Amino acid sequence: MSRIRHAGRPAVQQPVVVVDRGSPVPLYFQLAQQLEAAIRDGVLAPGTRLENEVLLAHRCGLSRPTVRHAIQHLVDKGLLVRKRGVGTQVVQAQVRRPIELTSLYDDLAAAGREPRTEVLELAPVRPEDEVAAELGTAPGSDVLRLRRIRFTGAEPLAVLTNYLPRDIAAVTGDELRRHGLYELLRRAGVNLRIANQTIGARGATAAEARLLDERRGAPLLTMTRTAYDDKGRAVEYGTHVYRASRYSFALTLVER
Amino acid sequence: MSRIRHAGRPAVQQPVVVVDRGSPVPLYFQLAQQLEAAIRDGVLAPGTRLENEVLLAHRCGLSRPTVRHAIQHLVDKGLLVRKRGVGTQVVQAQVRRPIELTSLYDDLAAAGREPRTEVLELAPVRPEDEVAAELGTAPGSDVLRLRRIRFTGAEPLAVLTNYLPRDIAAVTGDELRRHGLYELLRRAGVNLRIANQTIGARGATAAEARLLDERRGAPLLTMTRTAYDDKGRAVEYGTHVYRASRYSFALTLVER
DNA sequence: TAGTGGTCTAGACCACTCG
DNA sequence: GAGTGGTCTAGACCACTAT
Repeated sequence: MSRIRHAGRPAVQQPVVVVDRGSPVPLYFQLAQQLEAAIRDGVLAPGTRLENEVLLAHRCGLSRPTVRHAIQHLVDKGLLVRKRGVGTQVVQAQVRRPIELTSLYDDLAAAGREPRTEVLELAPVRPEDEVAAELGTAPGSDVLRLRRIRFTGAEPLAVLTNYLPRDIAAVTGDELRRHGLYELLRRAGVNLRIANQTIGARGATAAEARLLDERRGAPLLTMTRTAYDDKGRAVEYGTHVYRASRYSFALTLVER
Repeated sequence: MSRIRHAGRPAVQQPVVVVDRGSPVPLYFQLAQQLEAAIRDGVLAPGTRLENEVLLAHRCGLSRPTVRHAIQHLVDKGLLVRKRGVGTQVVQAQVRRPIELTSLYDDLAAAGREPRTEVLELAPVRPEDEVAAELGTAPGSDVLRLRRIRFTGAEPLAVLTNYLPRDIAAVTGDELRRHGLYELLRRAGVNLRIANQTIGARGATAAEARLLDERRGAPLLTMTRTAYDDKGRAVEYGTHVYRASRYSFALTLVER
């Protein structure tokens, strides 16, 4: 006797999972990594239904809470979808990497687009009121202002203006040419945790047009960001303008 | 004898928490709601340190995993920051509501900005290849095209173009004038789960300029989105263009 | 060294979905 | 009614941080 396969009920797939209890990597994370790899490699095709949590736990030699932790991790990432009374499925959608707390430099480098940086300014200045308010610096105190142009190959891509409290980190022009700002902050022991961003658009000013090889009034994508570290201090405020013809933001939203 | 307050070590605050075990609301969620309310009301000021998890669990009459679940929920929302060996603090940053799987209509209504909708088109069409590919519809089959202008008060704000598979939902022009598309989909039993978005900018075409009361070439903010339901089906594809002078996207990033 | 969050277990009962 | 995920408990041990 063969079992009837119900229509519309996707097949249950059982990828091989092996956890290493001697590893310093948490068990839930090992499981999540292996499931994610199976999904990205197509072993678990979109729409595939996973085993239920109890069975999966037993087969992996893990407790159910640990398995749930792993699955929740992938649900948060947008790779799996759970429904009570139904089961867990691999999503159909191709998931993009969400906007993260990485700098443009890191993003470009990761995409293999050879970022290059030209430093226009690196000097302490008396901040405008808006900047001082965002950074929460004492009245009358200076902040570090940083203006850069970011290129990919020979093409200018963006003008980046950033402000840092002076006690956060000492950065040099040479370092800025070779690394992203966020990487330099991390090396200086700054743990970024939260950032508020606003994304908008406007026409290029004459100065921006000159720097970006565009016409005055050309549409630019703007991003303004204030970033905070793990102690809640504001550690960076910046305004970036991107050539709309060369750049856009991609993100994946997951309903919680 | 008074205790020494260590410099840089924020005070520990203990808000009153009462959970109702008879409520259908999960205990972890009740706790999270009360902590969130205390934070938003200023009872728990930015930078305040929470009690440790074991004490908080004991004081609330809950187990530690349940308390952890509540705290993790608020960490994910960007309201709290945890650090091993240190503790849990209220973030300094003012947290914005992130971009969610809500429609522009819902967003404007929530902000009290009186959205109004004009329906330009609501008809089945043979989709372009790109649209058919995003929606995964069968070759040769029609999809519903939907074009609307969204106003706040008397000001045009955005032109919205959306495509729906024809079997997803039956929407009428009258419903579209009074509700957001996503609300109508939810009412039709569609559970939105994941969306891929791209945000960019470009200059207005002549037709867009006329509809939006802007000049040709004026900077517009663009958002293209494909949304998927809880079964992984693509249920909506849309391109929205916003007047950059009147609209921007605000979001909060949380490092995981 | 003391205190914190991070991980993990082995159960239990409940709510929801579907045939 | 059978199967699924959602919630919850009462512990345990570990890794990291600060002093």
